[in-house]
Amino acid sequence: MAKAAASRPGESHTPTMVDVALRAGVSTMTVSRALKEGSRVSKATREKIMVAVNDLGYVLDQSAGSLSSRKTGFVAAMVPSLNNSNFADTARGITDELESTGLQLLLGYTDYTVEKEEKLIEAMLRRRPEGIILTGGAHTERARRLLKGAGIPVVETWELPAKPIDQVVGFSNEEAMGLLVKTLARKGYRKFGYIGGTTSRDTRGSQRREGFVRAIEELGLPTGRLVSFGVPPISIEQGGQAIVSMLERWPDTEAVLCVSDLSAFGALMECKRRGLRVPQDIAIAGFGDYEVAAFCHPGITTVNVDCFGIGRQAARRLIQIIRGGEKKHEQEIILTGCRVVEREST
Amino acid sequence: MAKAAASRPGESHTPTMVDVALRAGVSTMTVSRALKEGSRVSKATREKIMVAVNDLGYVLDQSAGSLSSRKTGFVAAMVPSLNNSNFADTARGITDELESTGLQLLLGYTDYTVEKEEKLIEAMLRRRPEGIILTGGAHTERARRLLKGAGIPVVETWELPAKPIDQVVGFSNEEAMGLLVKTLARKGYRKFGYIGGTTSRDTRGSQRREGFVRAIEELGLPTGRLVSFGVPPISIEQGGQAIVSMLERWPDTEAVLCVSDLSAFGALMECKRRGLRVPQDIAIAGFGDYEVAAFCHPGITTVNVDCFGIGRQAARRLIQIIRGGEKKHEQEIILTGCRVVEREST
DNA sequence: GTAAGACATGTTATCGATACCAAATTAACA
DNA sequence: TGTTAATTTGGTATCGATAACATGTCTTAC
Repeated sequence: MAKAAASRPGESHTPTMVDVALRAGVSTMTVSRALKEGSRVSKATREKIMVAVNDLGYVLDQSAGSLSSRKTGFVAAMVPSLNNSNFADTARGITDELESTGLQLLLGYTDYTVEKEEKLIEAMLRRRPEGIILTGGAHTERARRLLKGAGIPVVETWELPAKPIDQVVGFSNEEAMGLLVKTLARKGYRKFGYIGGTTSRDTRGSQRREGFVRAIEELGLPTGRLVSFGVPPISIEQGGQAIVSMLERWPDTEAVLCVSDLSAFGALMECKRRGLRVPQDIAIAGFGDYEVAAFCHPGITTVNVDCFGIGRQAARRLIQIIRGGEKKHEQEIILTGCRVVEREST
Repeated sequence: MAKAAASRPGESHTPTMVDVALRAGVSTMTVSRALKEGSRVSKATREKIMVAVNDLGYVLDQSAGSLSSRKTGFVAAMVPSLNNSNFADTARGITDELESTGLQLLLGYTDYTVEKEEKLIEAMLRRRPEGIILTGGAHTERARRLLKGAGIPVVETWELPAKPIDQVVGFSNEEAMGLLVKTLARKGYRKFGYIGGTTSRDTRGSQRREGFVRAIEELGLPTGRLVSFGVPPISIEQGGQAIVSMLERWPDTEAVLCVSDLSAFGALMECKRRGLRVPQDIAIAGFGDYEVAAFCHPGITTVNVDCFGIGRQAARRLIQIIRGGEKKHEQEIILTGCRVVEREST
């Protein structure tokens, strides 16, 4: 009690719980309880404490709190890029779902590399998150070890990894792209081209490409019309460049599918610039259902992915495990929907 | 020493520094030093410790560390929306700049409302960030109080607030839009229309609108052609709707300026859909220099803003103050550049 | 009227690291 | 070789909160 961190006059120090307790004439424990909802503190006491809190401008120090309660209230999430509205939507889904729970998001971006992801994971684990959400299933060996060792639930999203670490919330990029091929084949297109890299940096992109190749083979259509471009992030510009080389090498291509709406849009605009009519001269489709695909002219046929839902569900599953206190939780694989959206570009 | 949190066999607990110290045969203090670069520990000892760290899969607990060092290593930043590539670029600028310093970003989005911003600020302050970056100069009274009380440097970005809290990194949205008007007026356009809301939620948008109105008046051009749309976030779709009502009410409008490239793009596509030629029948310009503006057809004239640079400089200024240990730092107002980019749409 | 339970509050001992200072070891130099 | 300076290491207290347990007060029921 002699402790009394009470401010020596003149010295401005950020108030602690002791200051509040002193001012309200109660113990710090009571202050702690008053500030945590769901604890029983008498109405009168709580009011007294709140007055003191406001007078002092006290703000709870969660770093300290989480040390003793052994709960940090953090959830970590990693996306390849912030600057991609698909992943931004996922991040938003996560935040929205966490908000009500009082959990806070530690967001990082990996720049599409597993090396940066590994570093990020390590940095985040130092903050002792209660759960972690990753994009995709490609990680370094060390990252896997770190995650296992952390003893917290892990959710991989946006894909269906062959060897999941723990929880999964995603869909098959391969199947989704296959579905798009089949939808367009049904409309009569036969000579399909594909635009999108093979780089290991964008595993979802590679999976889509595989899905394309497989579907083409299954349907017995002409194969081999593949154009790839540089490293992620996928840009509109790359799409424009890629369609040029596609048309140079295979001028009779009837329909071009792109790894992303962004490249599809770039391709579309380049076609317009060259006076090609879409879809009469060439059909174009994308992936991801970005806003630009819906409102450009002509609208771009694409695959809609429930980006926001992926975030929500990933967070929800984490919360279940964290708050449910399942000691040894079961692995669960949650499939999120995706569907072809046909527009004027095909 | 009897403390020895050393694991009872069979029980798996996340290892602490004590475990590492025991295993390496040194004190925790030495382990602490070995893990912090720039501390003097003999090469042999450090190696011994690193072996122990790897064997145990130990990861430093920064929550605990920051409690005793009174440095959390956090910087908080708030943007209106994650799903906007301008702000995403700013966030990236911040992260990139922080990375080398070992500071970690706590990122939140306010959904363009000061109320949500206030809540977020409070939540973030509980984590005791060492500095905080905000978008814009509009905040609730309580938010201002909280920030003052926190005793940490604050940077407001993307605007030049009339009453800055502390540091500022931004530009005049009003002037920037005025510049755009003047550039187009010089090309001969006379009947200007403006698309963009007046809502208090998007203060930058309102400032741009004011800049438009003022410039039109200064030039003695026909006034009053203003169309606003719903609440932020600004979308492509809104732009398409807005141009429709613009053309209905003022069919002879020669050039339409939009609060953002997104609405400009929506407007442009709607014009194409209706068979209007841009810029012959109507000219369109935007703001922000999004990728879509550069690569759509026709390219959209716009104002380029150094989004990434805003983030970098805001973070850099914070680091200066935090690491420099300036007790009472001076206010500094850093102007970031912006410039008109003329393309085919005007 | 009293025992038993419900509720409100206080006490004490941590949580896992680092600051600060003291002790021990090694290197440096006359 | 002896003495001082430089470098490495260790011990202890503490950061600011909360868990767990103890205590005290007030109901309620018989």
